[in-house]
Amino acid sequence: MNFHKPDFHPVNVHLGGTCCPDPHGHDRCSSCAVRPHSICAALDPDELQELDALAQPLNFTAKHTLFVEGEPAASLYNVTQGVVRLYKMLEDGRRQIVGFALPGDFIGLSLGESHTFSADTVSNTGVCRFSRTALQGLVERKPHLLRKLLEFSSRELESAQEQMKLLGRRTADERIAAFLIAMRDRWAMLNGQSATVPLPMSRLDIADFLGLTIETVSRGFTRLAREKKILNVPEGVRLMDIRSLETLAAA
Amino acid sequence: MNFHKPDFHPVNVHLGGTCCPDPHGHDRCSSCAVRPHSICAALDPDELQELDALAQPLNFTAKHTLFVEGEPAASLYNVTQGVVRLYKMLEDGRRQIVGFALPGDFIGLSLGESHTFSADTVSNTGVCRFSRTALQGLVERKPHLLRKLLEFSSRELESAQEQMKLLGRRTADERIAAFLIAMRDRWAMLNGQSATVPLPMSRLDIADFLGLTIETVSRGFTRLAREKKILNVPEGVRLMDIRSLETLAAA
DNA sequence: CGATACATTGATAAACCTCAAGCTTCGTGG
DNA sequence: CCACGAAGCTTGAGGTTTATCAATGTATCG
Repeated sequence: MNFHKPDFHPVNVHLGGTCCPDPHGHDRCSSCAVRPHSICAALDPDELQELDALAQPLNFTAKHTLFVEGEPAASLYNVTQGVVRLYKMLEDGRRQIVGFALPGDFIGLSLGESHTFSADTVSNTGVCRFSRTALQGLVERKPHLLRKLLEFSSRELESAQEQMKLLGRRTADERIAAFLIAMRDRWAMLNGQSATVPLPMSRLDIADFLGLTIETVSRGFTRLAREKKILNVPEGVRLMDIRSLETLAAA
Repeated sequence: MNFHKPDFHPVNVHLGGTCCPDPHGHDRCSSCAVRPHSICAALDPDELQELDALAQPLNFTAKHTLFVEGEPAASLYNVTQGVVRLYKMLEDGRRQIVGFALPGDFIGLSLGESHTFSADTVSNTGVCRFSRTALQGLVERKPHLLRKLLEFSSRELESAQEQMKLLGRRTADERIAAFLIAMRDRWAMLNGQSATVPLPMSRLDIADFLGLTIETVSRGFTRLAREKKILNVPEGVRLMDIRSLETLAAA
C-alpha cells in the first residue's frame, strides 16, 4: 500500500545531525543572506535588532529532525541554508510530504500551540530558531508584522491548494514536470535564473511529495531524460526542453 | 483522463442564481446566526457596527458563480447559509475542488489582489459581501483583526495539508470515510452533534474534492451502505458504524 | 408524463503500485 | 588503491486499484 519500510520514516527519533551555535555578534540579522526573501524583509532596522536578540542561528547535518507533528510548538524556524522537508504520516507508515522549505522560508508561521506536521533536514541546513512565545511578544508589540505573516500564510495556502490540484487531478508525468518547473522557479528567486535545478532531496522524498512511488518517479525521470526534456546532472537536473515541460505542467 | 464534459464545469458563465439585497437595518451583524463561528466573533460591539456598514447581505440560488479564478478580488464573502464550492480547473476541463465553504466560513481572507480559485454556490446560499478595499481599511485601523485573520488562514492551511495527505496517500474508501467524518464534524460545530450528515453537494462535487471519479465515489457509498456503515437518506447520509468509519478515515 | 439531471452498476482498460532483481555511487577500511 | 558494503536508483514482470465507457435506474420538474 505504498510505503517503503517504516524505519525510513523516522517519527520520534533524531536520526542524525548536530547543532552548533553560530559564533557571531548582535548584528547577524542585518547581514543575513536570505533576509530579502524572508519574513524579516518586513522589518525596519530597529525591529531587526530586536529580532536579532531572539534569533538563535543553528546548523544541522542531513536527516536531523527539527520537530514532530503533535509536539508543542516551542520553536519556529527560518531556513537560511539547505532544505527541510515537512510531512505528515499515516499510522501505517505512509508519508505525505506537504512541502520543502528552502532558504528564506519560515516554518510554523501559524503561531499555533502545536506542530501540525513533522520537519527534518534533507541536506546540511542552517536555520534561525525563535521561541514561539518571544515571537508572539514581538508580534504583540508590532501588529503590522501580522500583515506580513498573513501574507506568507496566504501564499502557503495558495501553494497548498495548487498541490491539491496536482495530487487530485494530474498524471504522474504531469506531476513530475510541475515539480521540476516549480523547483526551478523557487531556486530562481534565490539564486537567479538557471536551467539547472538542484534536487537535494531523494527520489523517495519526491515520490512522497507527489503522491507517487519511488519507482514511478524514477521511471518518469528516465522517460523525460530519454525524450531529451531533462538531463540528469550530479546534484539535480538540467531542464533541456522547458517549453514541453511547461506544457506538461500546465494549469 | 477524468473529466465529465467541460460544460459541467462552468468557468466564465454565471449559470444561474439571483441576488436579492436583504431588507434589514444597521444591526444585522449583531443578530447574525453564524457570527460566533465566523471571523466576526473577534469584533466588539462598536467594531461590529462598523463592519455592518460594509456588509452587503445577498442571497443566491444554487449554481451561481461568485467569482472566477484570476479575476481581480473586488469582493470577499462570509457564508451565512448554504454551501459554496471552491475549485481550480486545469485547462482541459479537469477540476479540483479545494474546499467547501459552510456557514461561518470566510472566503478570500488572503486579501490578495486576485482570486486564486473559483467559487460557486452548491445550494441556495446566503452570504455577506465585503469590498476588499473597505475591509482592508478596517483592518488597517484595527490591526488586531489581523490576528484573527491569520488564525483562520492557518486553520485553512492546516486543513489543506490534511487534504494533501488524503489526496496523496489514501485509498478511495479511506477518502470517502474521511470526507464523511470531516463533514459530520463541521456540521456538528454549527448544528450540534448528529449522526446524520447533510450532503448538499453532488457526487461529482465529492469526486472532484476527493480526487476520484463519480463512479468510484458512487461505488464507495454503495459498498459502505451494503456493509451497514452508512445509510443513505434524502439530503445526505446517516453514519451507522462510526467506529469503523473513523478507523477507515484514521490518520 | 416526458425530459433532464443525477446516480448506480457492469465490463473493460489503463495507470500506477508491488515485488524482485540488478545497477551506481560513494565512503570505508583492509 | 582497490574491494566491499550500504544506500539509493533503475528496470522488469505482474497484479490491483481506479478510470473509462456504456447502459440502466431514479428523482425532479415543468
